[in-house]
Parts: sequence; C-alpha cells; structure tokens
Amino acid sequence: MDVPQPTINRLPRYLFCLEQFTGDSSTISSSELARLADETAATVRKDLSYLGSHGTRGIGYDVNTLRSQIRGKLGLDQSRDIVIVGAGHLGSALATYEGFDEGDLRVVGIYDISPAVIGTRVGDMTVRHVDVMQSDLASRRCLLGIVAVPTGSAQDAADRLVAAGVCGILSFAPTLLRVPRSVFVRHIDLATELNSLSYYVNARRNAL
Amino acid sequence: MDVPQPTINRLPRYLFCLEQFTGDSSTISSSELARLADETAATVRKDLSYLGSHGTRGIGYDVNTLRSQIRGKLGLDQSRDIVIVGAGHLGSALATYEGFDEGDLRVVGIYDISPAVIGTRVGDMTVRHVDVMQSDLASRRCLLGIVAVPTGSAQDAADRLVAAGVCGILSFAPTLLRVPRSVFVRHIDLATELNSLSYYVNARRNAL
DNA sequence: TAGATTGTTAATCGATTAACAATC
DNA sequence: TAGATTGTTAATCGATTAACAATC
Repeated sequence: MDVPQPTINRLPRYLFCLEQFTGDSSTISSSELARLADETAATVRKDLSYLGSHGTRGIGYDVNTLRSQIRGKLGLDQSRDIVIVGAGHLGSALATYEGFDEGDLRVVGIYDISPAVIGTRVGDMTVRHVDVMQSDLASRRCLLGIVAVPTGSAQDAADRLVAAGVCGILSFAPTLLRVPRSVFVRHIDLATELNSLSYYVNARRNAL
Repeated sequence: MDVPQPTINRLPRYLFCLEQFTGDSSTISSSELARLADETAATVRKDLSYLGSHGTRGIGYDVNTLRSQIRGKLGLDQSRDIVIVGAGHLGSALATYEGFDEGDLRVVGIYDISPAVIGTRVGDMTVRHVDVMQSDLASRRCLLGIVAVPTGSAQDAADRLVAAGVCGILSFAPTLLRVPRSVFVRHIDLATELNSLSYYVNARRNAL
C-alpha cells in the first residue's frame, strides 16, 4: 500500500468536510480544512501530498479539484452497485438513504425472505425473494452487499451474497460472518458505536 | 488519557469477539483472541495489560473475567439511557435494535415532528412530539441522543437534544452538527462507510 | 518436570509535527 | 515586493512487535 493507512482513513473525512464547505472562495487552506476535520495543518498537507500535491503556495487548494482528486484516490469515480438483504426498517432506511444520491453509490436491489414484504415497494424498488437474488445479479460484477437482517439470518444472508458474487459486505448484524478470503467484510455494530460514544463522553466529562 | 487511544479503539472489538466466543474452555489465549480480532498476540497482551493483567501464565485469560474487565474499562457497567429523534425507518430500526438487549443500553424515548407517526407504537414505546422531549427528559442525567432525521432537520434535532441535556450525540445525518463543546458528537455516514468498503475491496483485489 | 502462555522490556517501525525554503 | 501558504525534510513522538524471563 503506497499511501499510509491513517491517510486513507482520513481522506473520506476530508471529502465529507469539503462537501459541507461553502466558503466565500473556491479555495481552502490546509489550516482551514484542518480546523473542519479536526486535524493539524501539517497532517492535512502531508495527506494531500499523497494525492500529487496540486495546491498553490500562498493560496491554498482548489476545492473542486481537491474533491475530485480524493474521490479518484478512493476509487469513488467508478460507480458502485449495492444490493441489500433484509427489507425491514434498517434495510428500508438504507435503500432510501439520501446520502447516496450525491455519490456514485446506487442501490440496485433489495431482497427478503418474508412473504409479508416481498412485492412491496421500497423507494423505487420492489422487494424480491432472496432465492432469485443470485440469478438477478448474474450479469453484474463486484457488487457491494449489505446485511440488514436479524442476527440469526445474518450468516445465511452473507452466504447468499457470496454466492451471488459480491466482493464486499457491510454488515449491521452483531455477529461475526464467515466468508471466503476474497470477500471483504466491514462491520457496523450499533451497540459498539454507542458504547464507544459513551466511553468518550465519560472521558470528556472527567477531563473538563 | 492513561490507556493509549489505539488500545481503547480495539477494546470494543475484543469485547465483541469474546461475546461471540464459544470455545470448549472458559479461557482464551492471547493468540486465539488475536486470531478472532485480527490482531497480533503481542498487541492483545499489551492491550489487556492495561486492564490490570489478570491472565494466567500457561493458561490464558478467563473469558468472563475479561469481558467484565473490558466492560468496566469502557464504562459499560453503568447503564445508559438513549433517546432517538426521528421515527422513520432508521429511527425505528434503532429503537428495536436487538444488539442493545445484551448490553446496558436502553432506549427510553423516541420523538418525531410528523403528526403521521406521533402516537404510533415502535417496539414497546409510543412516538411522542419533539416539543415535549425536553420536559420528558428533565429528570434524566447525561443521556445519549441519536439523530435519525433527514439532513435538513438534523441541526434542529441536535439543538433540541442539547436543550434536553444530552451529553453525547450519535448522528446518521450526512452533515456537520454545531453543538456546544461540552457535547460529544459521533458521526456515522453510511455513504462514507460504503465508500470506504469500496476502497478496501479494490485494494484487496489489486493485491490478490 | 515439561509445555504453555503471560507480562514486560527493549528494539523497531511508522506516523505526526515543527520548521522552513520554495514560491504563488 | 510583502504576505501567505504550500511541499518536504528532519526530529519527535508513540505504537507495534519480537523476544524472553517469569510462572502457571
């Protein structure tokens, strides 16, 4: 890996800040971006230098150029198709998530196993049975899959996604998924997120 | 901060793995936990040494003891009350999230502004109007709040949570929230998570 | 005892930061 | 030119890791 891991992890946050950024000018200085992203100016400059260093001395970085450079480095210039397994509240929330609109992420299908929801509409899609997922997706390459089912069904959902040819899975189920080494799994555990928040709240209160 | 930041960030993952762990024995070695958590055995031992080092040489760590030590260090032994603003799909999913059951996180209220959902049941709660949130919560101390509303309402939701006395906020809205310095904000941007997943999938495929 | 595994030291490795020449 | 800000070096800082004595 050419670019250091910490830099890669910060780039999405810089991008997020740049998308929020609505300054008077079309440029932003390393110190201003640092303030928004809660980093130091030196760290920002070092990180951005991995993109090829296209700032202007005395001026700063062009916001639009910087945005597309970060997007390019993160591979966001190529659009990504996403399938969701689980059409409950969480799956429905993800399927209609407004944040995807700006990016090149596109939800192309939502699947469930329950007759009660199959055939219902979620956003502009119709929920289909997981049994037809593999054939639905036969022609698509390297999709991302989202596991939004109860814990007990999570491994089955992951197995089906793998069979359907996804190469990355984002799981919200609080359980470890077993997948082939070629499939990358990312895990969001909401309880862990809240636990972590709770810890930092305590630490901050003790520090103040 | 006594315990290093990287250690703090890994503890929730260790805890997660220990909760999944169902070995023959009631003990786990540093190398086994390392395998589950995708770390090295030395890192695990160093991290656990910050808890007070209660492993047994030649044997390993008692799983139950270790779990409660980590929970203690993260402050999870004290239960936490959570309020949710936004009773759409995301808010409903969070309100009924099964992962909270095991821990000491408890959702005590869910609020919305839309007459269409106010009064409806979510799990074992009734959705109430955000206008009554502050008085509802007057007697509770240091709650955690979750922002699960559309981007346009996120700042208003945060303001109301702050007024109601929360000391930490977990936001799912893809926008920066302005809050007093005394309130800690944690941010989950689903688009960023998927972008990040996408990057690592690419990196992995290029490496294989 | 012999085997296993911890707890901890010291060495290595890598990331952050200060500082400043380059230059817009 | 004077002021501002980058790009990059070198120093500092901190985290990871190897290694091994301690000991169950």
